[in-house]
Amino acid sequence: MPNTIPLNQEISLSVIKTACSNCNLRELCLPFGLSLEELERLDDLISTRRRIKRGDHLYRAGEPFDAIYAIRSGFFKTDVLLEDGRDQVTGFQMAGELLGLDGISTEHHTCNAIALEDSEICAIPFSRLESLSREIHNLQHHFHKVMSREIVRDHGVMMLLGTMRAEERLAAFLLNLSQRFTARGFSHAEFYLRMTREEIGSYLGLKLETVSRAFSKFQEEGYIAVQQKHIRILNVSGLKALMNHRA
Amino acid sequence: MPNTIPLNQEISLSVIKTACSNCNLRELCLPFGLSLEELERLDDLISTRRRIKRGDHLYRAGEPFDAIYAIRSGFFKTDVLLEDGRDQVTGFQMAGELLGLDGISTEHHTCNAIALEDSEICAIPFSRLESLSREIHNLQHHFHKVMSREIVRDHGVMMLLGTMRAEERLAAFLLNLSQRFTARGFSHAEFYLRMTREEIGSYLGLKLETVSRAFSKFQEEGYIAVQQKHIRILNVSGLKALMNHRA
DNA sequence: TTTTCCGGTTGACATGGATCAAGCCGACGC
DNA sequence: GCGTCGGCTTGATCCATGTCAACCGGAAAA
Repeated sequence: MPNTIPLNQEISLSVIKTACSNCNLRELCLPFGLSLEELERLDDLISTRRRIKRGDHLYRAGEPFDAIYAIRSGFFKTDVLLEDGRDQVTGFQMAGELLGLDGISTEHHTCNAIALEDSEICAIPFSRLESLSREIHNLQHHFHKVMSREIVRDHGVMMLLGTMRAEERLAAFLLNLSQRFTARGFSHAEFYLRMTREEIGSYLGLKLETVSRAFSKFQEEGYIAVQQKHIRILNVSGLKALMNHRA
Repeated sequence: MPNTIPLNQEISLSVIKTACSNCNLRELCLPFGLSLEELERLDDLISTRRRIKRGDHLYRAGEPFDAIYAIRSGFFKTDVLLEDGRDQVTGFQMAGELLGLDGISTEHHTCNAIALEDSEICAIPFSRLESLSREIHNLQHHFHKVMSREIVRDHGVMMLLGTMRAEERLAAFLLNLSQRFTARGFSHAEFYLRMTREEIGSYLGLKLETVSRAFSKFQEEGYIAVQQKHIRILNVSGLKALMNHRA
């Protein structure tokens, strides 16, 4: 299991009580750049840690918003539904990333967040986060950066959906996953996909058959080895070249 | 000229000095929900008003970020460029909307902002906005809402690019423009497009010919009347129906 | 062990939109 | 007034991806 976050083995009171200050994701997640003392104040704010089983919703579109969620372990997707039944996966989120930022705008969630494997999240009451970030400049600034990063990420997806062809999209997707796994200390070259071909397709604006064919093509070309959801990347620069090739 | 923001005729010192407190966009823009006193503090923060001529850049991808911009009058597009020359319009912005939020994340702008007509913007130094929003809760909260709204908007575009067909995309685009013009007190049924068919196409992930054909089709069906960039919407529900029709 | 089912792969064919190409129209310079 | 040019429209053809369908294989249920 190359990409399962190793949970703390020694379950002690202190582990349960303190949230951020000894979380191994603190360099990726909201606490980034905070001092020890600031970190402890953030700890107080994390009201709940909650387990979400694979397939369960963390929240649904339309529900009132009052907290954002940090993923402590596991893997999620977010999707948006149209009345006519069409849906679009808007993102895949992994440990250290935040969920629920879309809800701030209307005070209701605007998408569904669904666990793709058994996961654990930290709920961060939003009004308390706002109060605390009025006091801790670093927290305020970092939170703004996280929101902005989400906007930039979305622009990347728009670029992908608007101008790239099928194989470029899948290559970009794999490279992005690889890079995010690397940032979490996992192999950049070998990982398990948590989502189905259909979910990948929905995210990339493609049908599952097209995704499947692109995987096969990449394998033929020797860029990757695919075995169901187990992916090994054999030729990173090959994938990268594929993306920039087309004029 | 149905959609030109009427500028204050009496150019007086006070008009030049005070920015937000007598701006007719204050209900749309950043000052939303602030008290008179808070508004005056926000005024102090607006360092510059600047005119941008049609075709000029407000900022370019890669430039250091230090301010966000509120559009006082005019019309902009933002776009992202890939190394291989492909580009994607990521949005069209009109009076009362904010530009530059993408730059917070890396402290560099990640897209280009270009005026599509002679425009006027208010520069809001970001670090000062952060300070002030530590003091004015309403400002902090509203700013968070604005960022979140941008994320939600981007999800809408992803939906559009990922699951809709050409005519649905254009219908969604026209209805969105119409709704935004309405919010600014203009006719919801009649407006001038500030962008070319090519720019619309780039935004919608289509080629300009496809956009043009879709316009013609809508006209044939009696949904709209098109005359170059002058659009009249004749049948709103027809356009709406077009969007939800397909399973 | 056998059956069922779900996710995935692969093939044959259909089609929406891209591409290529010609021509139109209004704005602008000469 | 005339030529040029950019933005737009329209037609003919092409092709990437969608659609439909068959089949496979592993996992869970029987």
